[in-house]
Amino acid sequence: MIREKDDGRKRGLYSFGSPYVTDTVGKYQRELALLLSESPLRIYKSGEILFDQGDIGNRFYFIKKGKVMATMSNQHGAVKIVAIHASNSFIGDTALGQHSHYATGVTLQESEVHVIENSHFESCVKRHPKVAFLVIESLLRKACNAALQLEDLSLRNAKQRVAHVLIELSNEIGRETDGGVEIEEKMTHEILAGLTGLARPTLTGVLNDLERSNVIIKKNRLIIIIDEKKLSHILD
DNA sequence: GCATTAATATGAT
DNA sequence: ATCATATTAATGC
Repeated sequence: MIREKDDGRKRGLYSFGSPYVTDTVGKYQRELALLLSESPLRIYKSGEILFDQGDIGNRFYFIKKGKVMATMSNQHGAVKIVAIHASNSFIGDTALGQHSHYATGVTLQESEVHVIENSHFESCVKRHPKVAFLVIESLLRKACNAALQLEDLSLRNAKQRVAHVLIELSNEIGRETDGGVEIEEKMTHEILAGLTGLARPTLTGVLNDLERSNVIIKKNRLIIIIDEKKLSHILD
């Protein structure tokens, strides 16, 4: 079986993005200001729903402060977390046009969110075409996130999924310390299980296993990666 | 190998 | 003290 490409890079380690999204604005700060100028800011309490899976979207959202997750669930109450969006990212934008939302948007904490009407977005783009690129950037992130998770869910086992999400999190919100790379957000096992599509006890078991083999250290709800090599090795 | 369920333990407020 | 979260064990697919 072919494991490496001609240039030696590993397969399956495409690394644009993570299910934890911190910022997709980048160089489009001016365009963001134009888009938000007529988009009211709303405060949502923790656990509030911005939009529901299946609803037709007439508006999308920009998270100024706080956290909003996208979840998919079935009739039996099983829940998959598609992504967690932090400050400076859009959510609900995949329903632009006449499409319905493929996920539900729920706040994880009290959040300040700009509500952007699709009609406003369209007229804004007509006046300032570059505004489209701002949103395209966000949509790209979602496309890549979906592809990465497709790979995880179809091709990887529990341990590999956990290793992968830890690598993604360390790329997105990791901080180098003397002890290793610390993931700078507290994550409950429930959230990590939701992100990896695993049952919570399974997730707990894998994390404990990784700690026993000196790959990570757990501190209340923080995770420090002390052996990045071993962690990425789990994926090959 | 992993999900589900339940029982128990630990931690946060 | 109470509620949320984490761990561990038992069982089944």
